[in-house]
Amino acid sequence: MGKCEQCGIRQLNAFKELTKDELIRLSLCKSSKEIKKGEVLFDEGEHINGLYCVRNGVCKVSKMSDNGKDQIINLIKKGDLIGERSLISNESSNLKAVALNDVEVCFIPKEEVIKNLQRNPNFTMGMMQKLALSLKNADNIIVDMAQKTVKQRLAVTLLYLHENFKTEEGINSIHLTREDIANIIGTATESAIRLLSEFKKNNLIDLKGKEIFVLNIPKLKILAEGL
Amino acid sequence: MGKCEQCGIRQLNAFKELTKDELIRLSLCKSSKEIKKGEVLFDEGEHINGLYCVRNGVCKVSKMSDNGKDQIINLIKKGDLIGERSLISNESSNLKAVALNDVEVCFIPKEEVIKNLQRNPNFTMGMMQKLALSLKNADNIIVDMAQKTVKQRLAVTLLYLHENFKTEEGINSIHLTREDIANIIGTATESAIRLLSEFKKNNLIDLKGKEIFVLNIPKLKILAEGL
DNA sequence: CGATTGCTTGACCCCCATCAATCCTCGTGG
DNA sequence: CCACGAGGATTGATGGGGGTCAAGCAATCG
Repeated sequence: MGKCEQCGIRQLNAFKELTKDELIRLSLCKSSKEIKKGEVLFDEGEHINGLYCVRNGVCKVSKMSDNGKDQIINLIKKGDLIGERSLISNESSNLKAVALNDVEVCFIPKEEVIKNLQRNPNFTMGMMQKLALSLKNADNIIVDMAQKTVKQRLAVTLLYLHENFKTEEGINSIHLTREDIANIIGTATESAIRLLSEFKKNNLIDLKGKEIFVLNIPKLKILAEGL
Repeated sequence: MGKCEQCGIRQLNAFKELTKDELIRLSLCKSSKEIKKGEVLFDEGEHINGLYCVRNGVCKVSKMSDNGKDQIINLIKKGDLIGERSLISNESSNLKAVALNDVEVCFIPKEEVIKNLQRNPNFTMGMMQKLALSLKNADNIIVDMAQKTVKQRLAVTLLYLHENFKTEEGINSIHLTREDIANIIGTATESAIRLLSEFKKNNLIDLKGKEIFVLNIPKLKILAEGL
């Protein structure tokens, strides 16, 4: 089991604020976990009782709607924390997290997180800034959902994937299914598929099997923002 | 000018965690402000450099979409804080706040808030919990926007208004226009109006001028959740 | 008392959800 | 090694939801 004080991933989140002593203490109580593709890290309503830190891989974070569809709220990757919201509110989770590929996470028990929040104001401030950023992103998504067409939202999502997950193999290195993509956008799977092939016809993207290649970022941006 | 240590409104937010000394210090640096109906408390892109605490009245909090529509993200009332997100992120505001009726707010300068965050862990925890709650609410709104029909969202909104702003005069004591309601739901004004009169025909609500009376909460709930 | 702002209703039509059928692609077991 | 089954991808057809334009009405205000 690795040691937190030697783990570079903490530079990507609030744990960078911890002192060496605090990191050593963290190493003693944290646990590591491996999750295979498709497995559930935690589900809605579950008491997480701690905080997950993603070391590797990608999870989709979703919430079930009344109509039975899983709306994907977020994609989390290396360095991201998940579970802080429920931890701070002292509630069970309002979200579900599922591995899109093989994922490694560390789990830090709630008591240890709270202890650090009480002792280290810099750590607390880091966590607050993370929450504040999440809130801003959420506000942006609300506006997009409310005001943009499905086509625009697909363009936004493709640009987001391109920005965050692009490899030489395409922008879908995390193996989202068409249904996943539809559940990010908030539309029917068939609609997403139809728009993808329309985008391909217009040479905005290329499709090779399930993989997606962005060909024309500027035009996608124009599409995403207006008519 | 009132004194914070005698102000009961702090019981409604994180300021309840401040000590008497801290409250007295707060009184010395805070300022009060009155905003008339329709006036702008702050706009997108503005540097707020502090935190507002609503003493009275209601503001609509919105964000401009690329298509030029103001999507209403939140309605804030007595006891609510606004500006914390930008303060913590050290950014200019991503939101706009406009008074729906005459509003009184207190303004606390950034430096004073930061000082209290550094010194009083309980206050910090209170602020974090507020952010965490806002985030959960935002997640719920995203799911509703993505997965519910306009009709369902109107039902949700009417129930929300009933829950939070109902008086004997109806549920629209804060004088939202039809356009405002449409901008909460994320639809065209005409669509919102049409659905309101449909709801009236079905005896779910009653309309007297601009005022709205909820007649059948259970049916509205059923409508809001499914078919 | 005009004039601006908000409310309401009608007409039109496109976007998109839904249902259905087919094709493709794997992983599994015979 | 191949057959087959299951889940995913794709395309077609169809109908309704809801966006948009336009016109008329009501209310509020300087």
